[in-house]
Parts: sequence; C-alpha cells; structure tokens
Amino acid sequence: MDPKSSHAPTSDDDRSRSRVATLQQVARLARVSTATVSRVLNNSPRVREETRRRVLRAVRQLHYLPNYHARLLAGAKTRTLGMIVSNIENPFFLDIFCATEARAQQAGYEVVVENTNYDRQRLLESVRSMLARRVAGLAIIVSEIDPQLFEELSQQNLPVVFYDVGRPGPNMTNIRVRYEKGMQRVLEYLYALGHRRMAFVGHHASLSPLQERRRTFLQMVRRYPDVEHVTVTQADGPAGGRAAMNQLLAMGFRPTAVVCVNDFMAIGVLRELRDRGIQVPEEVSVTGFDNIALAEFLNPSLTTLNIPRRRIGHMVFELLTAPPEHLSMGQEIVIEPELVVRESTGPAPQRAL
Amino acid sequence: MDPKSSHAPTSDDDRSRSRVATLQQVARLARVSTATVSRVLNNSPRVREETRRRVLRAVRQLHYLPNYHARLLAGAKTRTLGMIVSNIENPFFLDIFCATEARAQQAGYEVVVENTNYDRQRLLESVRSMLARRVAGLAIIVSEIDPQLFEELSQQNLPVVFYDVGRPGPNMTNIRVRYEKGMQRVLEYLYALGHRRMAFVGHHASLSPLQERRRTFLQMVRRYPDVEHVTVTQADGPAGGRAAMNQLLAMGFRPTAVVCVNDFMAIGVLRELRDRGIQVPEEVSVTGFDNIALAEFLNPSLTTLNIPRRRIGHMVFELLTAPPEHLSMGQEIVIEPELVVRESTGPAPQRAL
DNA sequence: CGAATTTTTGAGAGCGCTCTCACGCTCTCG
DNA sequence: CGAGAGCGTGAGAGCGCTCTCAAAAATTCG
Repeated sequence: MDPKSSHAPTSDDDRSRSRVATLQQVARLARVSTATVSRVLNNSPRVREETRRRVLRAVRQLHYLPNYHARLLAGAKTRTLGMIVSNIENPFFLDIFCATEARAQQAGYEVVVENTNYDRQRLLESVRSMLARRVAGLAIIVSEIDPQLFEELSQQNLPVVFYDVGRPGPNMTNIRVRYEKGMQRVLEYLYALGHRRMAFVGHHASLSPLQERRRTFLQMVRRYPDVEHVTVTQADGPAGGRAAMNQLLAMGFRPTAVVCVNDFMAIGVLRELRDRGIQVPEEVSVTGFDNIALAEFLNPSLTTLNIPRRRIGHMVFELLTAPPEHLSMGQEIVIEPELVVRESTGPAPQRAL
Repeated sequence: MDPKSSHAPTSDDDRSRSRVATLQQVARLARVSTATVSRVLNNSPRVREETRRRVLRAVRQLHYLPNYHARLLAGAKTRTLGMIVSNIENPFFLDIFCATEARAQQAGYEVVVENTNYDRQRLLESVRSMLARRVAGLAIIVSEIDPQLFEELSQQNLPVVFYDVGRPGPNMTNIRVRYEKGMQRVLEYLYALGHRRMAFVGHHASLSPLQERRRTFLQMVRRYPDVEHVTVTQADGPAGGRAAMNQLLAMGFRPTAVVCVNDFMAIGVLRELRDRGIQVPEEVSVTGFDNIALAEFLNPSLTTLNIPRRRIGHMVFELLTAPPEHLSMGQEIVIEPELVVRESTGPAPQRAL
C-alpha cells in the first residue's frame, strides 16, 4: 500500500512495523522489564500480584501472542514431537497418530505429522524438516527406509521410535510386529478350513519391508506343498485392492482365499468380488491385517489380525518423552498380532468353480 | 552428566555444548563468515563455486542442519500453513487436509494440522498455537466456532480461510456449502420415491453449525406435511451412527428412510440395519453427506451428496498463499452439493411393517 | 529503628540465523 | 594507467524471547 514503507527504523513509533506485538512492547506498556513480562507469561510465582495484573492487562490490550520461534531459540524446551507416516489416509497410520496425539495433548505436548506417501526421498526430507524444527522426539512409522537415515539420526541426540523398519540403537527404539507370526496364523486358519488356492494382495513391491511381507507369505505358504498361490501388487488403499482383485481374476487364477497385506486394501477386494457376484465367504474367503475400526463395519465384516494401534500410539508417546537414561541403550518392543475371525472367511467351497 | 557443566563460555572448544552444529561452527570450519554460509544454504548465486564447495563440505562434515526457529526469527518468510479440523478421523476432513497438503508440498510449503475433536476450547488453543507459530496462513475447517475467534483473528494480518462457520472479512475467506440445497435435494429425491417416514441422524447437537443442519432437515421436511420425522444425535463416526440407528429403533420409530448428517455416520447406520436383518434399500433407504471415497466401497454403496473435497483443499491452499491484495476484502465461495445416487436408496416399501 | 533477610524487579547477554552495508578484489574501458 | 563497475565476502546489527545475576524494594526481627 504505502509506497515508501522503507526499512528505516521507525524509532519510538514502531506500531506500524510488524503487525503483532512483541514482548518488548508489552513491557513498555506495563512499565516493567521484559524479564518480568516473561515471568508472568511463564507463570513464575515470583511476581507481585499487582504487577502480574498490570502485565496481563497490557497483554490483552495489545493482543499479544508470544512468538514460538523466539521462545524456543531463547532456550525454552520444545514440547513438540514429530511423527512421520507412510500414508495417513490408511487408518492404520491415522490411528497410531491419533493415539499418540491424544496422549501428547493431555501432557501438554503437540505432535506434527508428515506424510511420505511411501516415498523414500520425502522420508528423508521429512526427517530433515523435523530435525530442523528441533522436535523433542521423532516417531518414524513408515514402510520405506533408507540406510542413510540411521546414520543421520544416530548423530543427533534425539529420542527416535521406529515402527517395524528400525533397529534398536542409542536413543532408538524399534516397535516390531511379528508379521510372520500373524501370517502363519492366517495360513493355518485358512488351511484348516480347506483352502488350497490362495492369493496374496500387497502393495509397493519396491519397498523392502513390504517386499518382506510378500516374502513371508510365500515362505509360509510353501509349508503347505498342496497349496497353489499367486501374489499381486497394487497401490495401497481400497482402489488398489479392487485393482488387485481384478488383476488376479484377469490372470485366470481363481483363489478360494485372498490374503491382503492390510485391511485398507481388503476393502477394495471385497468390493470387487461383490461386483462380480462372487460370494464372500461362500466362494472366496478374504483376510486383512491391522484390524482397523472399519473392519467390523464392512459387509461382510472382515477377518483380520489385530495390531493394537492404540497401545502402540501410547507407547510411542511414552518412549519419546521418557527421561533419556531410560532408553539410552535402545530396545525393541515386539508385538504379536492376534487373529480376529469375522464374517469374511469360511470353509473353502466343496468343488472348484 | 558433568556436574560442573557451567554456563561459562567454553570459548574455542564448544563442541561439548549443544549436540548440533551451528552456522557459526560451519563458518569457522570453512574459514568464511556466517553470511557466506547463509548465502550458500539459501542458494544465493553470488558465491564463488570454490567457496560454495568448501562450505558444503563443512556442512556435511559437521552434520549441520539449520535451526528452523532461528531462521524464521531472523526474518525468513514462513512456508508453513496451519489447518485446524474438527475430527481428522472423519475422512471428510482428512481428504481436505490431504488435498491441501499435496498442493502445499508441491509448492514447497508445509502444513501442520491440529485436531479439535469438536471442542471449542481446543479450537481456541489451536488457533493461538498457530498464531504463535506465525504460520503464513490458517485454515479453520471446523464445525464448532467461537465469536471471540473472529475478533482475535481479525486483529492479525493473516490470511484465514473458514469452512462453513466463518464470515468474510478482511483477509478472511469463507467457503460455504449450501447445505440446505443438498438437504432439499435429498428430501425431494426420497419423497419422490414414496418415503413418508424419515429420520435424521446427526451429531453434536450443542454446536450451532451442526444444530443448523438438523434444523435444515426439519425445515425442509416440514414442506411435506405428510412426512413423519424424528431426529437423533450421537457422536460422529461409525460407532455413533450405529448407536443412533439403535436408538431410533428403540424409540419405536420405524423410518423408511434415514438421512445421515455425513457418510461417516451412515457407515454405522448401515451396519446396525444389517445386524437386525433389515434390508437396505428394500426396507429402509439410507443417505449420507460428503461422498467420501469409502461410500462407493460400502455394501450397499451409499447414496450421498458430493462435496468436492479435493477442490476445496486446493482452493484452501490457493487462498492462503495468494498475494494479499487479492483477498484483502474477503469473499465467500459457495459450493453446491450434488446428489450421487447409489445402492442404499430405493423406493419406499409398499406397506409399513 | 537499623540490619538482615526475603521478595520482586531490571539490565543485558545470548539463542542461531538473515540481511544490509561496505569493503576489497578483479575486470573493463576510455 | 586510472576510474568505474561488478562480483564475492565479512562485519555486525538485529529478530523476540529466556535466563542469570545483581540491584532495588519490601519484609522481618533483634
């Protein structure tokens, strides 16, 4: 607006400069020092009641709001945690985030999330951004991973929690889900029901942890020499699941059981089967993984493996905020998935179609 | 650890102090001034190639990462946007966030979200926290609202976008969905199908914008004097929807159509009906609002009103980052929901049960 | 009532960075 | 060959806050 709004110091009258008030201005208005204002804002008890009131009045009058960055820079301790997830649209990740957030909120912390979309590059960027923010702790709940990451992270003196992809180290905790155990349970269960033609629906084959899951499926299924099997891979999510089921059928493979890498994809598998008039579970059984809240609302409701996301979320918070000596040596927390049987699975059909 | 780690300047040897390197240290190692390091880090072209390399080597050697807070404090412009939502677990909000985030990411911005859980107090806290962070723009996508908010916000010279609950003003844009238009369409549609006993499933009766929706339903339905109707209220989400349907039936009211305030709740309504063996849409029709991605994956798939969340998300980004003169006067963007007919609705049953 | 405490307050030094100036250096050109 | 133009660089002043240290004010007590 003002063409001659120069950068010259406006001396006394600096109202016009920055739109927001500073501690300095509050102090001036309240006729006290900045130290005193700071004390009031931080609830230091060593302030006379009358002074406190005077300061608070000035704060209100100027619509003062402390500058978070200045505060941190000046030495206040952060109460911000960072969390990086692969796909926040997948309820699995979202639930963990929400659980951590709830705990954090309660304890006066904040948590900022970033989404990588299963992109290694973005993971690196996100980590750097979190470090630049000087978060008090960082949770890395992703499926992609980069060896470089460990190096960068171990340099920092920062509590880090990994999910699945990490390895314990100084200040680093890893939460590991015994995926193979879960897979084994599913396969045993399906085999016992008579299934001998199985498909695995996965996503993002290029990422090693996800690759791993596919491998686990293959490994486990080979224990049953009489089981035919096939694996397909699509994008994470219902649409990907649907595409996967489509692809499977297009290949001419007609499984009696479809094992999905997670519930989110299973939603799409279920949908595609219904579209084609294939009955679940009468003709095809479907399983997921995670036990997202939605699983029991689906029609048919989904047989899956439970992963205690709420517990994990809380654990993440505990680990990130624990006094450093508690976790300086690094540890690994192991979680066993439990089979939750619902409507989407049943005995294999008597005769092949 | 070191009991005598005093605050005395450690002169040359300050490696032991802060764990992370500073610009200063990088400058020292590279034998240049801090200004030059800053120039290199900010890709200023006016640096000799050799100097740049020397600096970058020092950066790598020290594992240097700029301190975001110091950077901002020193005058760099923020590339962080804030978004506050009522319930991030509701795909409606999540989709808007993701759409905004995607655009932001692309343009080199970040967006930090906060979740209020429909809590007025938390909304206020979140807004303050965002202001303290000095975000470049703030999107308030919530259903609760506080008159005090407008005052606080209009004080700041900050682009703000409201969804539904705002009113245009200086630097403030409001995105308004013509809810009543949507409701009208649904009711016309259902009426034409012969429905004469309808229920409305809402949530959070205490919040005026949500109250408003219930009121809109009542208002619209009264245009049809021969339609019996009832409204119930539960928590947002599938579980709430289920409880609502349960409550409805427990009241002895047997609707032929259930109009849900959003898709998220409709999921639960569908589930409860199926549990009770009530056929959808043969015996009861169900509608949602929002057209979340899941709607078409449900069984039966959900008739709903589309709200272009992706478009809204992009719009939010545009509005928050537009040059100030473009929106200094405030505007209101109006969105018309469109009916999307799927499987969950059909003609009213011939005779009452 | 003055000394000894205790409580309340202020001055000022940073925190780690950006940015403005001004300076030195290398070129160009009259 | 000297003046002027550019480029590359360094010095240093903040940004808005917290915190230490010491001084000032209030309170207590012999």
